[in-house]
Amino acid sequence: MGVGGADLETIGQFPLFQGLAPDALRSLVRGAEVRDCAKRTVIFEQGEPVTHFFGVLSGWVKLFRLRPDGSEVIIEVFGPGESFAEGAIGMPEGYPVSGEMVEAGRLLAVPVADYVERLREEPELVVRTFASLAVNLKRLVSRIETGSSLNSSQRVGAFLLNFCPPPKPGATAADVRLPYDKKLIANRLGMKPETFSRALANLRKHGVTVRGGNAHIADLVHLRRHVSSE
Amino acid sequence: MGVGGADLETIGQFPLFQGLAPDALRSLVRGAEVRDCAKRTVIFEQGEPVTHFFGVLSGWVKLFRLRPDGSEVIIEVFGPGESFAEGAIGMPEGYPVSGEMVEAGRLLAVPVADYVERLREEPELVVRTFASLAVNLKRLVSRIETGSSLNSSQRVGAFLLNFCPPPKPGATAADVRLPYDKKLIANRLGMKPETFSRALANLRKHGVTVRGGNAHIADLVHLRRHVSSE
DNA sequence: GCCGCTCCTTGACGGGCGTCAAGCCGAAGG
DNA sequence: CCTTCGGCTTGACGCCCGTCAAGGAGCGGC
Repeated sequence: MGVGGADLETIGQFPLFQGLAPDALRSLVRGAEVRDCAKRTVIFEQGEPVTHFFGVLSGWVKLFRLRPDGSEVIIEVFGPGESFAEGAIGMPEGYPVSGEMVEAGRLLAVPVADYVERLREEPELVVRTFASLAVNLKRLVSRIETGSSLNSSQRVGAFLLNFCPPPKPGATAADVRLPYDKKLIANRLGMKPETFSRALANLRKHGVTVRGGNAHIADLVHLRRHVSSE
Repeated sequence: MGVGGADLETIGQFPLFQGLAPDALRSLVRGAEVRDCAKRTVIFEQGEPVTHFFGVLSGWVKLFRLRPDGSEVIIEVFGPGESFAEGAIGMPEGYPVSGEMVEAGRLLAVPVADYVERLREEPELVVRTFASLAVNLKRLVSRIETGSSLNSSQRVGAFLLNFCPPPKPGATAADVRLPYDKKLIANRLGMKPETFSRALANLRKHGVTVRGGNAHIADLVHLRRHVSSE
């Protein structure tokens, strides 16, 4: 229980908590805890009662649904600075997805019971929470759109572009570090690993080269054009 | 401006407002208005500043994204008793989708500025709003899952089952009225009209018959089995 | 260094769905 | 009653992607 000072500073940078008065922030994390999680740690399982929501201090988390046949459908993957499962506040039936670490890291776990209390007292927190929910909502919408209107190589291209650190104005090329397994990326993009591999091979025609976990985009404009239509 | 008594009663039944104190409800709708909307009325457009969110008193609304090539991707369709675009509260960049009537009806339009004020004063309303957001969030999640793991005839089957009025215990068959154009259903399910048509034809093997806008499911269990695996 | 492992890539093949095109059917209107 | 029109259905065909299977490529262990 309790949160150390170094973590506290990081937490203050979260979009969810940014601009919150220091006192508010402190009272907020009083009931929260920071967890060290190894790869493959299960965070919560689909259907479990909702006790916490989370912020990612480091590492990567996947949210997924388990199909009757045992296969997983990745709904979303979250990394440092992002929060997830705030949307589960207000789901009496439990988490709609399962959550699991895909790269070891540290999580901030915020008990929802406490949090709802804070919401009563801090209207500003309500606003921030809505904003954070909105971000995740938009990601889902965008996922639905791309998933049903782009082919595999366009989806991979869009994924790479999303991961580019905000390109310096004037920069024409970029390097992207793939943050986790290609198999996971494939699933996240709604395709099989083989298809993902072929999509990458296909993107070579558009100036994308991959070695190990590092991708190089030679021409951002070219890739963007390929992604956003034909 | 202002909301009539008959509508007020309907509005009190909304999941979003259910169980709210009558006073709270009245003050809530004070700034709201009821709009009569013809088919194809544009409710808001992608990117417009967020001024209202909505409840459906009658009729049907589609939310969709416009692709660069002019095609539409249906994100969700809402009908009587449902509310939509609450999630856009907290999106300073504007609505992430466009909204349009697909069947004429009446909408409750709630100004978000007022609403955020009410949220400050009514902690109960905060909770209810979270719950309502949670419902729409789960629909998106479920859409992503089915969209990326079921084939067309399974998706159509799932759609029909979703539309069955809660089957009386013991009932083995059911009738479903298709609430809007088949073309729209097809898009909503992420497929082309031709594929939808073929999927329906395919479902005849599983006891589903369609005449005009009415579908008959001869054996609910059989259909459910077909949907949830193979 | 050699083995075994896992992850990734590449090939061959088949099926599902999109595309193009024609035909059907019910509704509206003269 | 006949015509026209739009929405729906059905057929033919091709492509994209999933499946199955066989290699690399990197890596840790002995």
